[in-house]
Amino acid sequence: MDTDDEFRIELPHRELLDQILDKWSLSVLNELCERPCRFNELRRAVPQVTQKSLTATLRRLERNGVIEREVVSTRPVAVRYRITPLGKTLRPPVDVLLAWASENMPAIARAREAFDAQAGSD
Amino acid sequence: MDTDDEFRIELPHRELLDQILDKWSLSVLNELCERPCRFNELRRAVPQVTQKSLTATLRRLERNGVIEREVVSTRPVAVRYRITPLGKTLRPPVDVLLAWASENMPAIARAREAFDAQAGSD
DNA sequence: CAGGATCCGGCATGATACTG
DNA sequence: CAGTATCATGCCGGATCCTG
Repeated sequence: MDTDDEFRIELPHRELLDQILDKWSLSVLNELCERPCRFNELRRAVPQVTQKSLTATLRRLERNGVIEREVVSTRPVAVRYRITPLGKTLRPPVDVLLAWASENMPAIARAREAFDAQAGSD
Repeated sequence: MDTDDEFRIELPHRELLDQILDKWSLSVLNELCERPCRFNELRRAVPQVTQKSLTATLRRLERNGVIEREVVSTRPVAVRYRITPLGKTLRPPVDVLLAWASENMPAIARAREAFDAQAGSD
């Protein structure tokens, strides 16, 4: 029973996951889930991210509606990022995934060692 | 132990997610969840992936223990990939995530439109 | 059939300098 | 403080050719 008539242009979720689960998004969302943050607060919270990448990440997350950007017109200007209701709903699925990662980290580590050992003895 | 150290080397899960949730992994895992596949079967199932990327993806997934590679020494040689028990445990978390994606796709689409419209009026 | 090896282009990422 | 602009680059992914 071959149903090869199904058009499969790669999962539509793929693009979405790329936007929300990319390199720095989880760290940023993790911070913003606890409290609203300013730009440089986030930089300090995630020291490895460069300013450029952080800007890109924030823009992307904002565009997808999971975080909000609020500009406070004080003297030098202040920007506060906070998570949106939509962004909060992202937490449980991500936690499930991270739970899986934590739980299976040892098994995966073992698998890697076995694989690398076998590859090395070749 | 001081807390001022920059010991905060990004989430340990980050690297794991990169390996398992990368561009083609979900499509491949999705196929292998249904049935074991040979190399070119997978190529047909995921037409967009190149041979190189597919090889890399399979290697990576195999190294992390979520799929298995079985070489059948027939004449031209046959290789069968199948999902492992560990790989099967990955399904629920991924499904939860994809469910979230499906459920919130409309909201995200709206957020994007709003964002783009505002950006366009600049 | 199932890959390995190689070349190459694009984009993501990083470092640096500058601005409102 | 919160970015933008620019340049350099590294790596991913695609295309092509070759092998057991």
